[in-house]
Amino acid sequence: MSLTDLASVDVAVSPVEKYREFLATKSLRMTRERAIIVEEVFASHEHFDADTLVQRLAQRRDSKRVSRSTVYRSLNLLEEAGLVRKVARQDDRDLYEHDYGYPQHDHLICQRCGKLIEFQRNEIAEMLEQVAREHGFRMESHRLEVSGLCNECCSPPSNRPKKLNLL
Amino acid sequence: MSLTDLASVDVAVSPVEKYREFLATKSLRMTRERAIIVEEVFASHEHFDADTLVQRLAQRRDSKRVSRSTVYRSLNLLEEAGLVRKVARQDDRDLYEHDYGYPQHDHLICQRCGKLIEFQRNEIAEMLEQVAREHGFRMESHRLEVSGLCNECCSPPSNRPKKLNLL
DNA sequence: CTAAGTGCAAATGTTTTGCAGAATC
DNA sequence: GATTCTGCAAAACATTTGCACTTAG
Repeated sequence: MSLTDLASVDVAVSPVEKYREFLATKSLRMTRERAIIVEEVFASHEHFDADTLVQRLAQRRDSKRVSRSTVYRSLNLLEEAGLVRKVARQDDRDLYEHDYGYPQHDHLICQRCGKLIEFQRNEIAEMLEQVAREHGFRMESHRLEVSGLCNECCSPPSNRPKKLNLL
Repeated sequence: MSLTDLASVDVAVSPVEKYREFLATKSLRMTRERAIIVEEVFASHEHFDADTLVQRLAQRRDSKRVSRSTVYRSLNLLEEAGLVRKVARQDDRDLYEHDYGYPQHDHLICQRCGKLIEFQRNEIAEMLEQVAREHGFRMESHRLEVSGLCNECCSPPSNRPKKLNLL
């Protein structure tokens, strides 16, 4: 009876639907802006931050532009709704990822190039459940960030000066 | 040959000494301010943030006051030196803890009262080592935050309205 | 002496917020 | 039609930084 064995999970309702339901329970409204934002957020599985999302939204040829404030407000709502979650902090910005229709997992984070590598180890959550139990703690969630150097960033010992990733 | 089995570790050199060594390797200087700061940081095992430290320093009857800028600058140095590390983020501030003379551990963080409970599970680091190996990733460190409700904050089901912790 | 450190005040950069007009239910 | 939203500009806030003066080595 494992929770999830595959890379993606079949979802009963679409993110938009789930969002609508959540909003309803809070007597909040499904506006054009909110719809556009969920859609854009779930258009790609990449990790993203608020600013990236703003830019992606700006490139859409939708009817209207969505303001930065609304993006921030929506991210908070989406997080509350359980559709999205903060993965980590990078360069002082919060990084988000899908938390719906996607199995529980954690990340290896490359300190040099910033790449995020996902991995899954059910034993971790199990172990944490036990730790929590021992402390009379009701676990809601966990965040595990493993920092270090990814394959590409630590392999070239000093062959040729690695191509810079700056410009 | 386990790394650490006890709640605290015997340390060869004092934090101040280790700091001095670190500074030396970087051609940096041990100033009065830096000395006061390490001392204050290691005067208590509590978790702390920059502001708390500034206040603690302000209460010392030392010769001179240490400026907020210097505290921030020093925290970064102490982190580089491996004396201190960021544990988590709370209310938009970075939380620090000792990373020297203290065994590897992780935290349960109460979402309501903010309490941090430390725990240790060597299996976690071992498991992560293996995951890293599988991905050709060179692990440097990890941060694991488990959020939820601590014993006190989740026990009173609704007996009496829990005393608020706000004022 | 010279390079490095400090305090101050101002800057930074992300995220939040007050408000007036716009839109949903 | 009332309540909730949005966009804008301004605010908030933790942290960083430029600069002139001090100080360690």
